[in-house]
Amino acid sequence: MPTEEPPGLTRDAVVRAAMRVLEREGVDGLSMRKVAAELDVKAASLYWHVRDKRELLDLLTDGLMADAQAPPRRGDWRAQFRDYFTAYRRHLLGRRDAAKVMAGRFGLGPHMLRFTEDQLSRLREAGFSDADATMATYLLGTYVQGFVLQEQTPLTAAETAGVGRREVATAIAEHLRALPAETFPHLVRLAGDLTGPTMDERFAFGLERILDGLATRLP
Amino acid sequence: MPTEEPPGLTRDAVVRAAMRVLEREGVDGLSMRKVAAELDVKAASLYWHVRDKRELLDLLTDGLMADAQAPPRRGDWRAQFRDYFTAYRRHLLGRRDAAKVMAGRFGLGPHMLRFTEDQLSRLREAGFSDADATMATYLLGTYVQGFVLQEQTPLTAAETAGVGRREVATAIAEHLRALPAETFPHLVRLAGDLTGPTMDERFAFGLERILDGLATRLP
DNA sequence: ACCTGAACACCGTTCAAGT
DNA sequence: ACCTGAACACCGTTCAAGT
Repeated sequence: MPTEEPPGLTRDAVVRAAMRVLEREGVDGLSMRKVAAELDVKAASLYWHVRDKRELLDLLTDGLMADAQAPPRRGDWRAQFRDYFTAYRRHLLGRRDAAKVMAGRFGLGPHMLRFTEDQLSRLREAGFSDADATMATYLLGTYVQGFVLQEQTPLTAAETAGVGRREVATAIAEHLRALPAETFPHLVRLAGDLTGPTMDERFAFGLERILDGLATRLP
Repeated sequence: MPTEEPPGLTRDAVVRAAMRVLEREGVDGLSMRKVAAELDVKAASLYWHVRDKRELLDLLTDGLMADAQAPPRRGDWRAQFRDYFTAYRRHLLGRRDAAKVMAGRFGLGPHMLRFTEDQLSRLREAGFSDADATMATYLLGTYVQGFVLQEQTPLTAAETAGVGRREVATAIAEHLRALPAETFPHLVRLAGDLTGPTMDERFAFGLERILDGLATRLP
């Protein structure tokens, strides 16, 4: 059921249609032809509003950030950034293949800029130098995007086929335990520790380490 | 000039052909048909040796790690891990689109396992707990992969068209400085700091922060 | 100014058929 | 056991032509 736009196509309508196709079919199913169909239009028409698919994905990247919310400014900087990036991860997890779409795209769209501005303001307020504040936003952004990219990609073909993450993890643990103990003593012994932690726990561990590391840069 | 294999195709020969195509054409140019052509064979033949393209990419991921070298065990744990992941980044940067191929793939191939085993051994030796050692390998691996993914992806269409990274960065700085200062005071003021640092500097900053963070977990 | 028809040069994958 | 021919159902993009 295509959503009709009053006059004809607009750049914005194309992006919103792309977001609907993404949610329905995933990145791999996101084609110019399907976006066009979503708007009751032929694929060639899109090229009047958008240079090519890459540009559409750039716009989509920013569109995915449109309704992201920065958490309230309460508590010390550390609590704030814990909340901030935990919410960012949740936001990305909430839209299908978001990390894969955004992967390696530098955020220069208005919504992403709004976020970066807000982060910089909080980091400066916390006492970080100009140079460190800019480095910190890059580091934290890279971490969350990289992490969610791993998280949103199925571990194995089995997971794609619908097997639950927990089951896949136990299968991997079995696999590790079955390795030759002479060459892989740690993998065999730590199979449980390697596959046990949830993604929430892994994310929290990494985030806390980065915050610890940033803390050392404060006077 | 296809490299001939004595009997016929082998799984391994397919993977090595894929690596050559990857180096020559990049991920976007890596098709089953081209890999087949590289071996003087038709695309359908590949499916006898490999389930589908996804499996080929899984094998390719591990193949990309085949000649990665772990640096010597000299100095304290911190110096070792600095070397380790600096070398890992360089390794990935050395093969075209490596991070994009590996993105979100869990490393379960033999070469990747060899690396993880070595890391775990060093982390345990340094005094980290079993649980922290496994978390640390995941964190560091995620960081480097995520970082290089950003690094290997062109910032803008201009960069794809051949404009140098430095020039693109200055263009972005201009763009940021031209933003409305009322809504984006920090982006305007810190435009230079945001776009100035090299990728080497950014990587080192993040790595040091993570190592700082890990250090807090030692007794 | 904006959209379409038709084409070009590709894809991944399947499967009956060959050797 | 291994490879091919031929087809199916797709792609992104271009461009002359229509309105």
